[in-house]
Parts: sequence; C-alpha cells; structure tokens
Amino acid sequence: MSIPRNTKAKQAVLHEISSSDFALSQPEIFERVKGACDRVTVYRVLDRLVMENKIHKIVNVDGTINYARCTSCDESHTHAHDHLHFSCITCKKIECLEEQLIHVKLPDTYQIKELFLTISGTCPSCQAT
Amino acid sequence: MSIPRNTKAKQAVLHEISSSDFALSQPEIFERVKGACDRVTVYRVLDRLVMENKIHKIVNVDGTINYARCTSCDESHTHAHDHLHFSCITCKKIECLEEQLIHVKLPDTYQIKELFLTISGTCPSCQAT
DNA sequence: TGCAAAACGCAACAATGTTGCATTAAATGA
DNA sequence: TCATTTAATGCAACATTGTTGCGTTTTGCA
Repeated sequence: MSIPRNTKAKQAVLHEISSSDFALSQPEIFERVKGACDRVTVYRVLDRLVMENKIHKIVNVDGTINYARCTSCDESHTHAHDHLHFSCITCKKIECLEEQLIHVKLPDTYQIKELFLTISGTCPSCQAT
Repeated sequence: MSIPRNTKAKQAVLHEISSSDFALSQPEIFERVKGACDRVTVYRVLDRLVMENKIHKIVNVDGTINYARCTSCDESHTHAHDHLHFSCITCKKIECLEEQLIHVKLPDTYQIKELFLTISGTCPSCQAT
C-alpha cells in the first residue's frame, strides 16, 4: 500500500469539507477550491480521502453524491455505515445524525454489508413557523 | 393536468419493468426495449410512469437510479416511500422488501417527508454455501 | 540535496441526463 | 370511420458528471 502525501489540493479539499456544516458534492467542492487544482484532481483527492477514512460518501435521495467529514469516528478504523443522513428538501443540505444508529432485522438469508438510510424532509433551520 | 396516453413506448417500458424480478436502470431498460423507441423517450416515459405512480424510483448505494414496479400499492394513492430496498453486491439486483416497514424517531424539529433505506449485501440466491 | 513514486495537469473520452423543435400518433367526439 | 386536438416521439445538440492515459511536477524521506 502506498504512502499518502499531504498535498496542496488535498488540504484545500479537506478544508472546504471540514468548514462546511453540510455535505458537499464534487461540483460544489471544485467551485470552492477554484484555482487550487484541476477538476480531475478533486475526483482523485476525494477518492483518496474516502479510502483514508477522512471523509465519507453520502448518496442523496436524488442520486447525487456528497462528501462529509467523519466527525464521530476516528481515522484509524473503517467507517461504520450504520447511521442516518438527513437531507433537507428546502436548503438541500445533508447532515449526518450519527447518534441515531440503525438496527434492522432481516431474514438470515440476507447478509447485510452496508446500511444506508437517508431521510428527506425539512431540517430545523428551514422550518417555516 | 394532461391526460396520459397509452403509447407503444410506454407499454414496452412498463412491460420490461414488470417482467423483471429486480429493479432496472435506464440503460438496462433501453437495452431491453431496443428498437421500440428512442433513448430520450425512455427517460420521458420513466418520468411519466413515476408521476402516475405506476413505477417507483430507487437510488442504489452507489448513486445509480433504478426503476421497479409498485407491487403492494395500487396506482390511486401516492407511493409510500417507507419500505426497504435490498441491493445485492454480487448480482447487482435490487429488491423491494415491502413488508419491512421502517419507523424512525427523530427530534420534532425534523419534519420527515420521505424515508429512504437501502441495504447492500448478499441476497439469498447469491449466498455461497 | 537527490531520488523514488505519489500526485498533478491536460486532453480526450464515456456515460448519463436534458432541451428545443418539427413530426407523429393516440384518444375523443362528430 | 374520419377529423381534430394535443400528448408523445425522434432527432440533434448540448450539459453534466465521472474516467483514463500519459508526460510532468512535487512530496517525503534517506
């Protein structure tokens, strides 16, 4: 396995993801690091960051892919994909609700590898009161 | 609202989705109705069928979009997106497990509109015994 | 400071989805 | 059965998102 390097592009991408309070898509990330690196580099950096467990990949209800910082889990262990993602239909932001773990009981004939729950609706800050 | 028509393309697309025992993607559907209509028509027919509640749209764990027949729900009511999708990592098929309803309790500040759970793993027919 | 290879930029390509517009064909009523 | 209305189609062109190959640059380490 190769030794990861801490490059400018990687720092820029990770910084944008870290400083955002919701999950970002590749185009959004590229937009925010504008000029720091090439479009292709963003893709490659994202892949690497996912492999290094620094960020994780979230698929939204519409199929768009977003990336967010792993907050509750440290980098040393494989990310546990058993928590919930909330996708706001108003502001389009995606939050991880990591304290809400999911337990589903399926027939023994199904072997579960990964659990993937996204709930769409209206988040607290978008509630029209 | 416009009156939907029962066209050849629509029949062909619906037939392929109906006769498949797992969810199909747009490319798969286009491949199967080959010659019956244009690629663009498949997209438009799929959108219409979703709006008419004849089929439903499933996003896989990798972000690919698949379409399946609504079996348990009739066409007259809005589809309830509160059941579970099982995505097999071996045969790539997606099944709806409609009997497994999901109930998630979130803080009242979150308004849930749609629940979207996909579990990936190995389905019964792909189990190496 | 020099070296190996990790990472990058660029160009080209591929897959997937969208839009506009002229043409075709379903459903309905005469 | 035929004419009419407009839903639906086909085609071309475009947009977005993601991938691959390859020569060049840069990082981390000795």
